[in-house]
Amino acid sequence: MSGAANSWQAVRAEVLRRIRSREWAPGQPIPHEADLAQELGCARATVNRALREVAESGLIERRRRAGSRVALHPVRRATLDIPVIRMEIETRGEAYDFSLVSRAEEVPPPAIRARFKSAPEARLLHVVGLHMADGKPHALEDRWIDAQAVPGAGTTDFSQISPNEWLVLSVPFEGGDIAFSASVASPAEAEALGCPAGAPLFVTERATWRNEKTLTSVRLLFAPGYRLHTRL
Amino acid sequence: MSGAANSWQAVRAEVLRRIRSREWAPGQPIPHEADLAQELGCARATVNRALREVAESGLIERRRRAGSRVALHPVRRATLDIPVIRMEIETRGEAYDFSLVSRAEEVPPPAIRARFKSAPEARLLHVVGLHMADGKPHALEDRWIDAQAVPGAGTTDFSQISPNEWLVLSVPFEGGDIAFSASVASPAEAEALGCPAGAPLFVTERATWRNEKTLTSVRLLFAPGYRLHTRL
DNA sequence: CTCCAAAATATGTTCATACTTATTAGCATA
DNA sequence: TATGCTAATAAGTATGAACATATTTTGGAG
Repeated sequence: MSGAANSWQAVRAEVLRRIRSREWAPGQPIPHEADLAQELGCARATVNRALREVAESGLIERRRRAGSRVALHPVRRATLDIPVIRMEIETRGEAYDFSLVSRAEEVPPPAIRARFKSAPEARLLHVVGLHMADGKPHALEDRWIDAQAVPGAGTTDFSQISPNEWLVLSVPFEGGDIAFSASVASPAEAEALGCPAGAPLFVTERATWRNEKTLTSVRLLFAPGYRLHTRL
Repeated sequence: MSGAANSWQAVRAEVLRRIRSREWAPGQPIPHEADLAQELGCARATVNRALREVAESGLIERRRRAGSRVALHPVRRATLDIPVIRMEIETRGEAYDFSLVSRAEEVPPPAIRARFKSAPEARLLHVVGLHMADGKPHALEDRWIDAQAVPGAGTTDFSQISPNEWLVLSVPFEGGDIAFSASVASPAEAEALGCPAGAPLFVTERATWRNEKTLTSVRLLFAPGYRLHTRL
């Protein structure tokens, strides 16, 4: 027999083995927790823990009363770590620096206004800055902040600390969304990032909210060559 | 519901509240599981479950004997769903189609050979194809497969099923890595994707392995406008 | 036969308890 | 002072039992 030990990891390993070996085929139901527990010689709670982990990875689907079944179209799930930019750079052993490009209260363009659901003439704090690694441009940060909803934002000048880091440290938030895409450098962006106009830029756009209200929205343009990497 | 005072969700919510309110400040240790259990009137296992979830989200760090502490530099963790391309398109209600561009056994370029750790003269299966949504180009797939390590790959012609889907359905794998970046369309890529040369393309590069051996390596070029989106 | 309520059932959760393991701190030794 | 052993400790895990909850099945009423 394969899974002799009765740890939940061993149960998970055995479950994965059976799925990979097609002993349990895609779309088919797998034995009930109680049966598996008896077969593998452990408690149902142990099987439950193992199956919960497998379900989180997307390989099986579980429903009360209906039981568990091997997912028909396995969705791989990857977890991305999104660190504060300064940490990301310093972890690579490079020197971090941030320079503020502009900071102003402005009436946002329609796309941003829609995201904040703010009034047509309402002003938001608009901060642009450049993150640098070893003196070279790393990422251009273009951020809008609802100063009303973020206490202290209006009185921070962001020349000593990037809004990226200040917000992470100061503003508790409940949720957010993030999108990744590709763009080409406009002349102005190329100038700031020190790359040719038309160069491919990796873009992340993020919004974070609390109490149904958007607190801040940011667009990060990464200098050419940037790669976001993870295991799965 | 998650409202029950002594549910693990309630414990998690309380823990998150204390972190957000700075009652537990970044870098500081939080009470032991046993103490929290007593204070919140639940079992230690319940607290353990809650803290494990919070730790997975990156907000606290846990170490045996040392206890748990609020993370000093909170790393946001986002989970990305990476579906089979056909499913992704059909879920949006669009018609999926795949067309094979080329399929051949070739000696791979050095970058690919390094990834497969294959011998200098060794040949790999090279498959290029185009995924389409509602008749329009969606993504260009450029894939290398170790036909020796993937049974059946050599005899599948991939004109009826994309290598993307075939591999997901047929090949059990243990792990992989994935990277996201930006690129600009070369003339050939622009031709295939029906976009102007120089257009920004979102790129994913993935490798999957089993038993320390790389099974397949793929580069997906997404047509301009593609966005990868998730909650956090 | 259709529709709705009740029973059955598999997963989900909580609990008390016991044991395991990694890590630290303190102490003794070289 | 540096090093290695040992004990203390907090998280990690396992268990059986009980109850909760969602969902399907069944069976009865109309």
